[in-house]
Amino acid sequence: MRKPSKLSEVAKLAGVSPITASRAIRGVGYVSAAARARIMEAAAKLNYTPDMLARRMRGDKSNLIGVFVNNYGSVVLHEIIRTISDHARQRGYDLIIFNAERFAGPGRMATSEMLSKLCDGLLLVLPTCGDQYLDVVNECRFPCVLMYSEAQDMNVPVITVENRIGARTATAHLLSLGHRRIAFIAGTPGTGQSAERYQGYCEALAAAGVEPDPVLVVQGAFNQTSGYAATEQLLALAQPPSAIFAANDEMAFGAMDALKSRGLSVPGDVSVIGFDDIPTSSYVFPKLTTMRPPYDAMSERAVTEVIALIQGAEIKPASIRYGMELVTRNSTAPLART
Amino acid sequence: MRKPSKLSEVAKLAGVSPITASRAIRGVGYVSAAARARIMEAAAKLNYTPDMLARRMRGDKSNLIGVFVNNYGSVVLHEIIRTISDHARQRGYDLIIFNAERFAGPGRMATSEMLSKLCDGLLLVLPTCGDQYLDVVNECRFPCVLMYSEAQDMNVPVITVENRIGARTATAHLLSLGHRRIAFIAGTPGTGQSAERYQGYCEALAAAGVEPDPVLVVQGAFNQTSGYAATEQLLALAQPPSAIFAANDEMAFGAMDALKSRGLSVPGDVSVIGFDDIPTSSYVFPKLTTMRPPYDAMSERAVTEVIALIQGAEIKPASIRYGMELVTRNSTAPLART
DNA sequence: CAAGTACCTGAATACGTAAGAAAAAATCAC
DNA sequence: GTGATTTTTTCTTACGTATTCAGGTACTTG
Repeated sequence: MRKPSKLSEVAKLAGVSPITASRAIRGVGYVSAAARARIMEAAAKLNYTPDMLARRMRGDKSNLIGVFVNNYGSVVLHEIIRTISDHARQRGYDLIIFNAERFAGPGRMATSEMLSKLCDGLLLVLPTCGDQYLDVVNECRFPCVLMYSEAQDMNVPVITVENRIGARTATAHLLSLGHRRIAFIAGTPGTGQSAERYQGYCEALAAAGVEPDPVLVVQGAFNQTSGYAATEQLLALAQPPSAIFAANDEMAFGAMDALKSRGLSVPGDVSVIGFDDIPTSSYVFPKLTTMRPPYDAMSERAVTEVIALIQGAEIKPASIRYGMELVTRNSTAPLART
Repeated sequence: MRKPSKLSEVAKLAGVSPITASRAIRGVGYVSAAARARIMEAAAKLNYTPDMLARRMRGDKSNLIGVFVNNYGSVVLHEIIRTISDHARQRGYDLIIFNAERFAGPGRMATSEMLSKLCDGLLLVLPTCGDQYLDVVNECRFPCVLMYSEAQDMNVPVITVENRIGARTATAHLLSLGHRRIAFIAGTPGTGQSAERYQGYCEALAAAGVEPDPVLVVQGAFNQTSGYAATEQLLALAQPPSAIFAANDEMAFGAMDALKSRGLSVPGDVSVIGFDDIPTSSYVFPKLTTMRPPYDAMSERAVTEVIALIQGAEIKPASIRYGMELVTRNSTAPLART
């Protein structure tokens, strides 16, 4: 049980050449019944398992899809990865998840190079990511699919949500409730996701004829604490907002915390809407109104795309965008007439 | 940019042998300044990166720690993996996460064999797992650390929480609030975690002189829907409980849902306590009282242990158990006098 | 019986890297 | 100028597997 036994040992014990043993174990090609029996017995006795590394080095398939993420801290990833995992498994692939905020050399991503050596294909899930990886992805001669990114002009399929339209829907929801002073808590600067959501917010205001007020737009960083800080900033204004649109749910939680700690009621005094519909959102109090991406459908599509590429399909770079659903819960209410 | 270039190509371009190129790139051994310069230039020109797979096959270190989980769906894993990732990175290791509910052959775990080929060490995080993997782990001649498991007599270090004592504390908390009819929602059958928590529940009742009532112990499966179903079962009793101890937080959420949908108030009518303190627990309404493991300290210890093993330390199988902290929030209250 | 066909096996080679040994070249002491 | 050291480079070998090709045996068929 100490060292893993190799094919040649099995072969020697069975009295055949390694090649014959290889064929017997893989069940391909011609092997006599007698030889096969001896080989299988020897393999069982030696507790043999094939070395995937050696196989992979020969260029064989590993039936592994790599998932590359750059910020494991974000909770959205959990549902994304879970659904990817389900669909991959259904198609006979296992998942390897790789989290890297660290770079090996200047501008190089050795980690991903290494993943590509190991996996048949790669899914890059970079929801809160700028463009630091994108050039590497574009140069990548390897089955690659980008998810939840707003990157333009990519050489690989990009599967993402209609951030702009979703943000417009969210803002329109608040407008339809009578709100006019609507704040926007932006996400991490430099991310396309945040920029697109801000765009949608602006468009909705414009469509409703509401003059945008720059002081109502504050910077966040896609996490809860930044949502809290941003909201405190908003509440310090001479004319605070009656509604807050946070660019993701975690910041919306922070916003609700800040409001409550100031003794304000949600949605009585201030309405709050989020973006992403992470599982926690249906548990917070009040339950968070938010925009929900079709996680399952997107993951299924991503897995389908990457497997197609693995199987040699032509790389047809395309931006595949999914619409979002407004999930109306209890954190938004009509503007109170004062 | 198409195919990754290999060392021999770099060497040829620089006019030296592959071995010399190898040394220059790794910065070890004797290489003349002139040769080094030519080699580095060639490497840059060809966009060369070393093939980790080939290195690893030679038995070199990969600076990778594998994390093996068997149910990615569980939310606890998120915080566990996040803290592991942080500590690993601090020590210069990257993480590869592998989720496998699937077995390759009968009783064999090819996936983990494959991980061991790739990684320097393995962290097995099996909180809601029975003993199906344990024999494999015990036979494993490889740096291995088991986390969140109640497995006994293992040949590897086991890092887990004081499930029994924690459950006793949780139950004692409810008792101290005056509750006597305390229900227990068990976790997935066959898991040591669930068994130990049940034990602690029983011990606390016994210590308080409360006669245990078998109908108050119902089966769950460590997820929300099973908590919901279990609670409905409890509410159908002639004498329903005044407090519920769920063996993890997700089941506690299900319990609170079930109670609310029956028009019962938490904690006014029924107190609920959970176990694990996942992030959502401080957001639900009412905020969940629960038992919190020291995730960060445990992850740090696990990483330290596995790195020690990687560096050749003697394998000292030990059960390292961490105490849990009672986090009192708003889902538990004194028994209402009727 | 020669020739064709199905069945079975093994040798050579390649994947990309690096340790250890050894050889070649330069430097130095006397 | 001979031998001893130091610096630099190369050769051989190994990691574990599988593909291609070629070399067999035995059985059918005209």
